[in-house]
Amino acid sequence: MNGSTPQQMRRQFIEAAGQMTQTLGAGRVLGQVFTHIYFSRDPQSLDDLTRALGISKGSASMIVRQLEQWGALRKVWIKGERKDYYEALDHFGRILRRALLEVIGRKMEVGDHLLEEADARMQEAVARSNNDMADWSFLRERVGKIRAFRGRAQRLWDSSILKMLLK
Amino acid sequence: MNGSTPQQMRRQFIEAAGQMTQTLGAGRVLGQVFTHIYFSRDPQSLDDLTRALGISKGSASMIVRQLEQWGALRKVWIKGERKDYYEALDHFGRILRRALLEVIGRKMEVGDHLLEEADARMQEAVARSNNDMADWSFLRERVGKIRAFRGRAQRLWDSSILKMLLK
DNA sequence: TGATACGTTCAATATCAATTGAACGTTCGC
DNA sequence: GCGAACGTTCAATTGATATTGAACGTATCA
Repeated sequence: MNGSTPQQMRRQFIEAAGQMTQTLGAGRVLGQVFTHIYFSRDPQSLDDLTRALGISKGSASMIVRQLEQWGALRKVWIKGERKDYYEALDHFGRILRRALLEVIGRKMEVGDHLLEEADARMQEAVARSNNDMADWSFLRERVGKIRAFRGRAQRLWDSSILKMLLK
Repeated sequence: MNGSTPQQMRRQFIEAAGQMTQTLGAGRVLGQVFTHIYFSRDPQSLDDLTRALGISKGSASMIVRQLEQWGALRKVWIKGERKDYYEALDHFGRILRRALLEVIGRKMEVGDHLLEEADARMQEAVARSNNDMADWSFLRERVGKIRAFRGRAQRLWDSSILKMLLK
């Protein structure tokens, strides 16, 4: 049977995590690297990663940096060793939070800016009271609903509940 | 200046939404189609979509079905018309919820199953009390932390707070 | 009934992002 | 100072998946 030794089970987790992050659009090696380190008792070097996962050194380097920025990995110094070693942290809530903030936060900025600008321009247009009035007011109502939703989502994101429940 | 007519502003929103869903990994036309319909006063047909957005009929058909399943669009019958027409709904919270459930929910099932299975197998192993004990207990502790987090995340997802705040 | 207008499907293709690996700069030991 | 061991970068490549469009089934109308 497969999975009947710790090593085999680790392999399965790594494989599953890789597929997960893959289909989630985060890249396969992201999940693989974190999971490998998370299920390793000793800190791991880039070399360990390339060997264990069959990935390139460049890939390992980039992914490790990203995971470190999200607070998912921590660099560990081992005396007498020139290599960098990494170990995994387990405050998943904080990690997820930072990752989401970077991945989707950045990508909403353009839209946010557009919403603000649109609002200003619509007020202008309404004040001018020229043609297109029906179109402008329709736009305005729709934009208003989006902004309201944005506001609620933002408040939820900032709320302490998330922070508490996700540890 | 651009954006000085309702039409131009709509274009901007459609463009921005397209980029957003694109970089978020949901495909460009998803955002384009929903935004186009959301900012249209009249229900739109597949033909309208292909013309307004320059996308293929097949693309329009598939995307519209997906959006409809998520509750983002509703089919509207117009008497004397053979085409299907769609209008946008604005309960964004519900839409987002369903979309996330389908997109990420499915993709976590494999991992979930693996976690359950792992737990069972580890208990087995511990009961057998054979070799690898240190490895097994390490694995067990790490898996335990993941499962605990999964539990908290699940409870948060099911909580009423999300539903209330996201309307 | 035949002809037309639709919506759907899915294999082929185009597009985009993940991954590689060679080249480079730096640090460390000798 | 020299060579080896590392980590990093980025242009080229690969791989995944979004998108197309031709073929098809079905409903509608004359």
